[in-house]
Amino acid sequence: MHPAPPAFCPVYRAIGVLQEKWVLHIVRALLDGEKGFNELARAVGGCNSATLTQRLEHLEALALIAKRTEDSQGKLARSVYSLTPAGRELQGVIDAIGNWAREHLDEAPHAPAPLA
Amino acid sequence: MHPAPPAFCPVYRAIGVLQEKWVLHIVRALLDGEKGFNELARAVGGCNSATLTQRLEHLEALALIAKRTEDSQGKLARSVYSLTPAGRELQGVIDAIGNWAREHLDEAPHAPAPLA
DNA sequence: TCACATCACTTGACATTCTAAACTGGTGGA
DNA sequence: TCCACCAGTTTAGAATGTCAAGTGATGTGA
Repeated sequence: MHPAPPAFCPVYRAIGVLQEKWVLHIVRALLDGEKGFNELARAVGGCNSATLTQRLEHLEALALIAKRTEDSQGKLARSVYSLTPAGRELQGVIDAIGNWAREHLDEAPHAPAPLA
Repeated sequence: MHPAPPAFCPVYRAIGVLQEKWVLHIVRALLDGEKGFNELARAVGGCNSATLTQRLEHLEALALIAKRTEDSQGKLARSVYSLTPAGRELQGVIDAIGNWAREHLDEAPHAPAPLA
C-alpha cells in the first residue's frame, strides 16, 4: 500500500534519522565533547529528559553515539555520552548546515548592532 | 521561562527548519527540477497532501521555494514549485548527508538481489 | 456525451510524537 | 538534616503528522 518509499536509498534513510527532533542538536553538542545526561540536555537547549532518553537510545542503537557509565569505586553512576567515529563524521553535515545558515538565515532575531 | 534556547544562533534555527518532517525530502526532490503538487508528492514518497501543503507554505514563507501558477490562457491552474537561490544552496547539505549516508548507513533493508 | 482520471488542494477524525512536570533513588556538601 | 545535583521514569496532555474522503475544475477515451 505504500506508494514506493525508497527505503533502499541511503539518503532517504539518513534523512529519516536526521530529521528526528533534537538529533542534529545532540550531535552538534557532542561534537563539542562528550557530556553527561543533564549536561547534554543543557547544551542542546530545550529538549526534555523523556525525549532525550529516547533519542539517545535510538542513536546508540544506530551506533552514532556511545554510552559509558563511569562508576568510580563507590557507586556513583555518571553516564557519559560521546560520538562514535560514524557519529563524528556528521561534522560535515553540521558544517554544511552552518555554512548555509550563516549565508541565508542571517536576518531575523538579531541583536540591533551594539555599536551605533 | 525557556532555559535559554539559542534562538539567535543561525545553526540552531537552520536545524529547526530542516528537521521538520519531509523538508529535506522536498528540497531533494526539487533539486532535481521544478515540480507540480502531485508530482512532488510522488517524488517525495509518502508525504500526505495536508502535510505537504503546510510544508510548502512554510518553505515559501522562508523563501526557500517559490510557487508559480501556470495559467495557460484558458483557466488551467497548474502549480509549479521550484527552489529559490537560497533553497538551491541546500544542495551542499543534501550532498553532505548523501556522503555520510553512503559511508555509514549502507547496511540494513536491502532488496535481496533480484537476480538469483 | 458520459464516465473516469488527474490536477491542486481542503477537511475532519485519528494516531503518533513530543512536552511539561512531577517523581524515583542515589550521591555529596553545608 | 536539608538541599542540590546526578540520571533517568512516569503520566497526562499538547502539538504534529496522517489517512481517507471530498471539492471543483480540466483532460481523455469510448
